[in-house]
Amino acid sequence: MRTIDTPVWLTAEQQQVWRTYLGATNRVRQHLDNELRQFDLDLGEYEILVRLSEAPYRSIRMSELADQVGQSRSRLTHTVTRLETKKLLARGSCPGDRRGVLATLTDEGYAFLEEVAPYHVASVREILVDPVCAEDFAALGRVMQSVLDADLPTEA
Amino acid sequence: MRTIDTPVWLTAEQQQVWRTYLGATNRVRQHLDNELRQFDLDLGEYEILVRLSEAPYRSIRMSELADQVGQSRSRLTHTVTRLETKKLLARGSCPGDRRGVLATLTDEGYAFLEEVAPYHVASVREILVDPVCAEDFAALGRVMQSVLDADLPTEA
DNA sequence: CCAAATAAGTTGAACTCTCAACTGTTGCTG
DNA sequence: CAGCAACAGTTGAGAGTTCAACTTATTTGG
Repeated sequence: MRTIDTPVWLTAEQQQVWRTYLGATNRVRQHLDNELRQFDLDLGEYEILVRLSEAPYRSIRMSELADQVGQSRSRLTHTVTRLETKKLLARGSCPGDRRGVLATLTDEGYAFLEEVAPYHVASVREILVDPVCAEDFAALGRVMQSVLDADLPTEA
Repeated sequence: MRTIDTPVWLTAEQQQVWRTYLGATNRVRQHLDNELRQFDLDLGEYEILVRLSEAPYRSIRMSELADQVGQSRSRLTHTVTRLETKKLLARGSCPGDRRGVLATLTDEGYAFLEEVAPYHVASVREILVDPVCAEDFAALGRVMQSVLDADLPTEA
């Protein structure tokens, strides 16, 4: 939505930041996926395992999990099916709501995550934490929080 | 790579920033893709058109274009094939190097881009520019530039 | 307390992306 | 200048994602 006063274009500086943003976020994702590849995982799968590992009973409902990792329900269904085949997690029924499905990290999945995590954390450091000075890193946190907090005109 | 002195885990603050980063970058991408969807484009395709529109003769070599938009050559081939089918761009041969292929934005592609761009820019504003204060936005630029500049141990 | 609306999750087909193999071209090196 | 390595781009198969349709269960409201 544009009102009469909002300019159509970005300033040169804004555009510069925006392009850098595109390139850098791309690079971050590629680096992490690359490093996770030796474990036959991608970032999306890794996030699922992490969320489960932190949850009570290492279990989360499908739709709640989908929200947490920002994936569509359909995509989560497919991905969870794959991870289930690898025995990293299991599906169960959801107490109190027979529609629900509970995804649970297996012991094997937990052990696997313990193995992978240090490498992943190292990748995050390499690509995002180490290259950035402390003040700017804090600012990054604020920026990203603002993005999450913003309620968009279009979806209101 | 970890040396003896780098800690395995992130601090609570670092982890907080990291998670916020994951959620927010996800949201940004989803918002932009969502808004571009009404034009039957995704962000990757849009970027291709923009780069071409800015280049001399509205033309760029495939491999150069792949670098600019951060896509693999293979992916670019497929995407360009699709965009070519839509008549938004055309392939030509590359003067001076018979291996090369030159992608060129058609007039139709240019006109289409002119139509789409204002909506896209508005989306970028909504999701990233407007919610963030000026200083933090500048810091975001520095952060992203650092990520691009960082040379990674693993790829050295 | 029943009917309709909403919610949770899955399914399969169409589409996109990845990966490795392949063709043709250019550059290098002895 | 012959031979070989590296480069540019494409291809097709396999893997992953999206989208809309569908099933089953819960909630809502008349």
